[in-house]
Amino acid sequence: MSAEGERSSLAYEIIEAKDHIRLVGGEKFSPVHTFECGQCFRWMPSPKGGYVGVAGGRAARIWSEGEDFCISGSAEDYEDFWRRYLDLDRDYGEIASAFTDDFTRRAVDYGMGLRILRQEPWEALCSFIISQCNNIPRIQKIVGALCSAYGDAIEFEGERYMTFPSAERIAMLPEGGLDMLRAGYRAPYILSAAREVAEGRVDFDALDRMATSDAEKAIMQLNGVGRKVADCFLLFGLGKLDAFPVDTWMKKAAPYYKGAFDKGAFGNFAGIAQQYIFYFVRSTKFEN
DNA sequence: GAACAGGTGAAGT
DNA sequence: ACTTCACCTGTT
Repeated sequence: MSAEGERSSLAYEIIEAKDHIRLVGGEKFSPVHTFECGQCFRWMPSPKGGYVGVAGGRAARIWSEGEDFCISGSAEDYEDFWRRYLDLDRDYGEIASAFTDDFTRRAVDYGMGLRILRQEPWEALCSFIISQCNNIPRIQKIVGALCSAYGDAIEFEGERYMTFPSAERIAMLPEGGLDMLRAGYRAPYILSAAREVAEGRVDFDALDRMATSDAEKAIMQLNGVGRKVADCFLLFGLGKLDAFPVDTWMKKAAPYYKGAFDKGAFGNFAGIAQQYIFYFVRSTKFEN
């Protein structure tokens, strides 16, 4: 394994079909666990099977077929975007083998096939500002309304989808431009964050180059962005896999970790451990 | 109606 | 450094 936790032997065999590709062999990828584990808010189950989502200004459908999985579009679309977005070059088995305590191993077994999506920085920041003290259905509703109002329409499989609006688009809104979201006290946080990004005072490329703890301090300067939202942004928006968000769900698991988490004990991929634990706690009756 | 939901920030010990 | 509370809104 290289320093990045990647290994070329993981590569999937790509079988091209008319309107999709099938990825065979390699490490398990679970659409359900990846899209339902709570890291994203815009991938929805499709009546045609699998999940449909929009990222990078394009849409896709991703579904399981036996041990394999499929992604709509061409092999070129995959190489250009989805391969990186889905984090398919990383050896999760190797990384998870370092999580040796009993509770984390149960969580890893439960979430097998989950990947940390490489979401766009602004979408992640904005989405997790909205998430604070909110429940999943309402987060999805507000994020969806934001995209419907200010995103760009794209067509996919004969249906209309909306992209996530840019920070620049939101920054130009007049006062009250977000009222229809019913986002409550989060609305001014969204507006001010959008302005900071649009006017260059928050520079995602610069944050990406910084050490995680420094980037965390920097993004926490934004109004309405505390430690938890900052850590979600770093993990899901910048791919800083050592970021370790702790929320109310994670706190439920704290008794299994001597009462408090030591993120250092999980090493450079603490964020991956976090996501397994979060998903396990949120989705199961884990206590026994 | 009260309590709560994937927090934050300010003000109080 | 730790605790408490208000903050919008929708749901139970």
